[in-house]
Amino acid sequence: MTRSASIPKRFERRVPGVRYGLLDRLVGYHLRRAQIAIYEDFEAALGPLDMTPQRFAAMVVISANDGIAQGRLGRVLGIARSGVVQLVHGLQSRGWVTRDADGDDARAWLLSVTDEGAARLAAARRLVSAHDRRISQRLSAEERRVLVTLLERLGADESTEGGTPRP
Amino acid sequence: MTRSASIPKRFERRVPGVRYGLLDRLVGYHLRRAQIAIYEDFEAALGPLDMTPQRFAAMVVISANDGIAQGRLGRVLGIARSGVVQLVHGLQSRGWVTRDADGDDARAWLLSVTDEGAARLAAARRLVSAHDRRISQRLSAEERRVLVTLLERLGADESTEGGTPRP
DNA sequence: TATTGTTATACTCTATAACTATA
DNA sequence: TATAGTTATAGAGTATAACAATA
Repeated sequence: MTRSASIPKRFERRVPGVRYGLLDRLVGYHLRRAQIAIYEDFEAALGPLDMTPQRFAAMVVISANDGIAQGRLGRVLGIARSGVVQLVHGLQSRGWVTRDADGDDARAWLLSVTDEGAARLAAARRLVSAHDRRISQRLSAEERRVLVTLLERLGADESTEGGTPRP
Repeated sequence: MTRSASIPKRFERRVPGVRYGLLDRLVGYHLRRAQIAIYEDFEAALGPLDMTPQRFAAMVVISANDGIAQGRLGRVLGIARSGVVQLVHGLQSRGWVTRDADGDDARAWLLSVTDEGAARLAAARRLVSAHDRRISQRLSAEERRVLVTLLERLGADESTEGGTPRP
């Protein structure tokens, strides 16, 4: 499928004649550039399903961990409790998940994917898998493996983290 | 510097007992995880300077391309014109950049970094460089080079892009 | 007609703080 | 006291659409 030539991508990897200075020497900025390009493709492919990266990740995790509590989901996704409320509310209002009371802990809500949510997720999985192959198509299987390994090693070490320690 | 043990990081790379399903096999999701971890460290280190990744990137580009127009800056950063207005307004209200009329094109505004902005940027550069070393400290110089090369190759090809072509 | 920038508006994502109910 | 979730509020960051001025 060829994209219509009249719809230019918003993000140009490099704008001719512009000096990028320090940005070119930062691992973090190369990561950001790649992410913008990837997000653009995800959006184009999954938008019609009303699916964002965030919602997709949540649906996969709920689906693979039936009855997971909201707090746990938030820790997995790296977002605050209040953010989970909004996110889950969005999934619920789309009819993709249900929240059921936990018999053991009356404070908690257990999340499950509905039949409709499962169908939507199945369609999304196919598109996301195709999307992921598309964005990494210029990498060999071995290079893909190396990339994932290196990405997993990124991040500040526990012992040296944070430029400014908090109180 | 050790982070206070009582302040847990919000994002855990892996939550024990949780199944990540398809997410573990997606290059895009590994990228996202790495980015969350990196953003966390950036925020901790640069927050005191009132600097976000976005503002930092803009300041570096304006500084390295004195007199760049807003539209061009937007193309470099990959954001819409209306977003540039907000971003630049924020930089201006902090006294970090000025907007001057373009003698050749009365529609355009040319951006420049003020002395105060240059000083702030110099301080930020040092912290960002340290931050970037910190997040990639578990990579050798060679691995870092490989990572950047692979990241640059990520993204959909022009000819095959987009799951759903737009009208 | 096309481009530059602005404004209005809205949605997503995220946060903190104060709150309720429960453990 | 601590935890699970909610609500209220806020601030980035991003988008689209309609607009004015200029090219």
